[in-house]
Amino acid sequence: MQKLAIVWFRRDLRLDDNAALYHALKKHKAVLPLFIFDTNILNQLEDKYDCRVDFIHQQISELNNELAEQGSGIKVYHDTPENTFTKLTQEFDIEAVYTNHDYEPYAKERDERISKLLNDKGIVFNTYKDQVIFEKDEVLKKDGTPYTVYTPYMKIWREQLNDFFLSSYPTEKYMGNLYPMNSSPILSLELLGFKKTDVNIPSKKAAIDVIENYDKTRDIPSIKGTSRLSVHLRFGTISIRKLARFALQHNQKYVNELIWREFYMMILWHFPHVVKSSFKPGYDAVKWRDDEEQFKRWCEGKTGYPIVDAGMRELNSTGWMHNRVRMIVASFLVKDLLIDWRWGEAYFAQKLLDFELSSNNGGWQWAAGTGCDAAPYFRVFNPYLQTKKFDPDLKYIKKWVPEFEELTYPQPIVDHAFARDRALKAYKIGLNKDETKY
DNA sequence: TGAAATGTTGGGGCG
DNA sequence: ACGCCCCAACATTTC
Repeated sequence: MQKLAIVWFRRDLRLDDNAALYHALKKHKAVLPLFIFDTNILNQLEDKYDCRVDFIHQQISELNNELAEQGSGIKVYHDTPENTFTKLTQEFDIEAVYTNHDYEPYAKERDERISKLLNDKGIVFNTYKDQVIFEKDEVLKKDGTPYTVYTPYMKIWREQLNDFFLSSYPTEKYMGNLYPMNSSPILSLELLGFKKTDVNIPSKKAAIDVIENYDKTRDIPSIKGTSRLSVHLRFGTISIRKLARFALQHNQKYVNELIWREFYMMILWHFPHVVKSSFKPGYDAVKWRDDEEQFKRWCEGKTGYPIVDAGMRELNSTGWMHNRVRMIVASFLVKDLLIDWRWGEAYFAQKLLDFELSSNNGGWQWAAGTGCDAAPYFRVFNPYLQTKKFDPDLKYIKKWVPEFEELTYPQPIVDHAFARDRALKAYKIGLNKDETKY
């Protein structure tokens, strides 16, 4: 049997500056790239038009083409990771498996299982940090415990930063060690049980110009003032080290956003309970109204609040929403409609191309006031003031809700002043801060 | 990475 | 010229 090492791609879908790929290529003479369309995950997806699956499929196909230029390719499976590795160990004499760290609860557990499966067969499972500059336990308080407040975390993150953490892995030097394969197309999307979507993949080149002015343009949803690199960071189609180097030279506000990303990943690792419940336990006592009809109207962008509806419609038709508007619609769902933040989180998870568990959860808990270092519960966005500040000429609203001034446009689903008052009361009661009881 | 309520200040109208 | 009131503009506090 052919001796080889495997590089298992997951959310690092690039050849350039890839830690696991670099270490494998440097040490082994025959390195086989692998991707698994994990049926544990795919079988849970009900909609067969899934922009994320489409995106991943396109990127794997692209990787396969790039590898073909090196006389190799990527081996693609549609199965569980367990079955895949069992089959691979029967087909090849595997010396080692290389992969990059993945910090989500499912991934953590999956990698433990695969590590054990491989170790039982005498195969080493080597894993590396790749998708962050500092991972889960590299930025800690002096007493060794994780930060739960962003600002001190950010300061230490910056203090600890040096060229060592920012330098790229020169994979291109060792491409000769790829396992030789005849080029062939990867499994089709249809064979995976999915359909082609009109997924819009943001340009990485366009981000370069945006980042330079990010601090000035980021809050205006009618212009392309944000980098739109989130999906590339999510699936590793861009290197965080290269991006951080660029950002550090051009825009500190943008660097802070990259640090927020790592902050939330670190939080998810250390406090996995946030997936199911509030970071601050007390907030689970807030009594949500959970009106299904109103939730549906929020989802569809029919609340009668133009800025909220514009955001939801942008999300529904493009799989993306401007960050400022994400905060506005989140505040509206949680505070004005008093609907459980998890409902909104789940809806975003289903719709966003750039969906990232840690950031999505962190963002929603922030908006709901339930998270670590979150907005205080009494901070309620006023949709009209937000519009005045960030979409004064209504350009964004007109793009997504052109009928907003017509009779066909719905009346506001709830009066904001009334809703604000109701939210403050509900939070107070939930948090036992109701002074009327004395 | 709020907004509303409340407090303070100071210019101008006016008796 | 003076005091009084009004109220915008800004600051602070509160939710």
